[in-house]
Amino acid sequence: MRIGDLANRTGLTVRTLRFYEQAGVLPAAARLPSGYRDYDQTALARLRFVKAAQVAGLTLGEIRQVIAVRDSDGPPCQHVTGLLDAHATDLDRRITELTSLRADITHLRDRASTLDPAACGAVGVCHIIPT
Amino acid sequence: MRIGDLANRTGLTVRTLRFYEQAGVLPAAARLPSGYRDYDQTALARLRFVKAAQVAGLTLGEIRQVIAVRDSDGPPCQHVTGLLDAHATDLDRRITELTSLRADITHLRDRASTLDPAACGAVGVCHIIPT
DNA sequence: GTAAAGCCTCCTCTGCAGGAGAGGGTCAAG
DNA sequence: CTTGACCCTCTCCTGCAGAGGAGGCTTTAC
Repeated sequence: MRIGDLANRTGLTVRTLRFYEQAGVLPAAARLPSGYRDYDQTALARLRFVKAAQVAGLTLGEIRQVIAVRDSDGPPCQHVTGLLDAHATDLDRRITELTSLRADITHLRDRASTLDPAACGAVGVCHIIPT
Repeated sequence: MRIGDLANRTGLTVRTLRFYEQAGVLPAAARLPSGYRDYDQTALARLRFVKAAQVAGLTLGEIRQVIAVRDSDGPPCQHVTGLLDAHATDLDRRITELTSLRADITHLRDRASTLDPAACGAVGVCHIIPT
């Protein structure tokens, strides 16, 4: 299977597939005499994993690490659970931050409707944003 | 006041101040005969606004726009409320996404503790991530 | 036989907010 | 008069996940 076929079957672009190879999440394909990449079925399975791992919030760098662990130490389950836990912690922190920011914006927006634009002095640029 | 003084008073770095000038959120300072930047009090007020606007979630590009509107059309209050509303909408969407992802990770993590690493086949790289 | 589509490598660009270093001028204290 | 701290411009680098183009082969269809 050539790279265009693989792209069609996975919904990825040809460019993305070459990028994945360079990023180390897709093993270097065999080559035809012409130099064209020649993929087999394992590439499909690998790309399904990459997609699923991305949906789970893993970066390509982390996915590459998971694959490396699998290739050297066997089942990477412990590594994966560690990554999932780290992402969960990170998500909690980010959700808290964004929620707090959302509340601040609501507050500013509510207050803005009580302010008169004509009273907006130039020194602070805009009186809606309290300096 | 020279750039190092301004950095000390604002808690920003010298590099950041030069970057802000280039980014258009801090007006180009007057220069001493030596070529050194020479800031006055208005720079402090401007940087207070920039900081406050960043805390409110505005990007430097948006802050630059707000300043441009102020300089050309007068009070940028309407522009600012528009930005705040857009950010609020964007935050709502991102919070929803992250919360959903958080739930997915929790689900994967819970399921992982019921799986046996020894049963983790190589084809899908890791059976914790369902392909 | 030729034109179009597909493939190759190599390089640059995107957005965001700065950080890092090179190479050189200026100022204050001793 | 020199040393150290401060300042200048210029250019490149960071993370993330690709997108875009240039220039040149190969394969496919008519």
